[in-house]
Amino acid sequence: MSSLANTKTRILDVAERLFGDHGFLGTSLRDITKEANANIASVNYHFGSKEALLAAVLERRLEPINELRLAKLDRLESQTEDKVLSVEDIVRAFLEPPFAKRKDWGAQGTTFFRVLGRVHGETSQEFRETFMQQFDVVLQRFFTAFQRALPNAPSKDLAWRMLFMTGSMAFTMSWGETLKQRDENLNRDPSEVIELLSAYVSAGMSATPTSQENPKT
Amino acid sequence: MSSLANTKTRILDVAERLFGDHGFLGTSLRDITKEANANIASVNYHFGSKEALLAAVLERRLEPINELRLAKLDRLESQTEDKVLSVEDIVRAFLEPPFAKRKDWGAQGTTFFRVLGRVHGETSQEFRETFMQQFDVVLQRFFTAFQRALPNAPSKDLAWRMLFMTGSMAFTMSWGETLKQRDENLNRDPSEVIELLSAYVSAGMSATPTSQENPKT
DNA sequence: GTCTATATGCGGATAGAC
DNA sequence: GTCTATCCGCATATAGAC
Repeated sequence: MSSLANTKTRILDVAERLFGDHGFLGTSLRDITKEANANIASVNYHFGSKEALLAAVLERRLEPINELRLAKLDRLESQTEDKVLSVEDIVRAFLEPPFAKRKDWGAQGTTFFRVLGRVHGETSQEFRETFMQQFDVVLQRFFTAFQRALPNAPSKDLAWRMLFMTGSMAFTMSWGETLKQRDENLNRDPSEVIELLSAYVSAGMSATPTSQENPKT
Repeated sequence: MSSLANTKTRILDVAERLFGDHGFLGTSLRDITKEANANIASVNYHFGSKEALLAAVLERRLEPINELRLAKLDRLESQTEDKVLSVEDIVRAFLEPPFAKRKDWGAQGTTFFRVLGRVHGETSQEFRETFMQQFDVVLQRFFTAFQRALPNAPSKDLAWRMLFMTGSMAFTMSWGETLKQRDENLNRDPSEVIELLSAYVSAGMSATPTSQENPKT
């Protein structure tokens, strides 16, 4: 439990929850330290600043997710001779890790994805630059895998489709919980949702290219 | 130009831009009134509160977008006998209006969509409830249209796919501009993007259902 | 409708004792 | 590592003159 962990971890846990519920700017260090039973000065002692605390909250969860994505892709590619995978395998290697980790992490995991959905709106341009660098390696690896799987799709199509894929996933993770309460049809088990999402994204990624072009430009 | 319009409109324009650039909580009324050449007290005089100002910013753009969506759907349905449309027609009726309006509105329009992407993270639960009610009629009409076009897809599949569709669109509109600067492949004209997005979403919406079920449950 | 002045409170960060 | 006390600035909102 949170209350038994050390101060640094308690701050991380509480910050994650409050950032998820009220946003980064909507949460004060006083709110966080009060709930974490920590002193107001401890955030600066342990993390340096409020923004650095947010970075720590993000990194703690994103690192294992991206590691798992790359591990799955490595494993799939090692099982083939030419590294040509099916679109659905690639899509699942990208989409399943966040869902799997969220399940591992329980309620804290659910909150984390609401934090993620808010990064764009509430942080400085420099912060977002640093933040996105965490994804550069992952996106590059998956881009290459998609290029091999869809040799007839122009690079620009693939790049945009990866953005659409990320959007479907991110929106699902940040709005999904909120919207479940408004629509009976959305009230499903997470294991069903990942199936629905994988089917949708795989079909979208495999759509007929909008134009013909050498994919290796 | 903004500088020639009346105070109320100038405040709306500046608020839209600053909310888009720095977020709702990251923008102060002082920032807004300073740039709009208006007095700090004028926001409360014209709108009542900061949150009411945000609501006005959102409504000014969302109303014509949703009106256009419904008009396109009406028009398509009036051209058929049984109101059964193609998936791509429905998808385009949903996706094209925001892109078309953004084009009409120029730079102000581009900013607006960044505001939209931030609503979830920076407002109260009650505010979001009211906000989402603006979409209830639209989503219900499009849901019915998709049910007719895809009679074999279970209702739960369609509801989630509409969420995925909205996610692809919302993510594209809020992150697209930022990411264009980081990846050459993403640097495309908006008219190309809507084509790429429509193709992707249409394929996703038409994906093979994950299970068989009576769609009219 | 627009202005100045002000009420009132919360924000992040830090100094320095323990 | 943790605490108290405090610095200093900015926030929204409003009262009341013009």
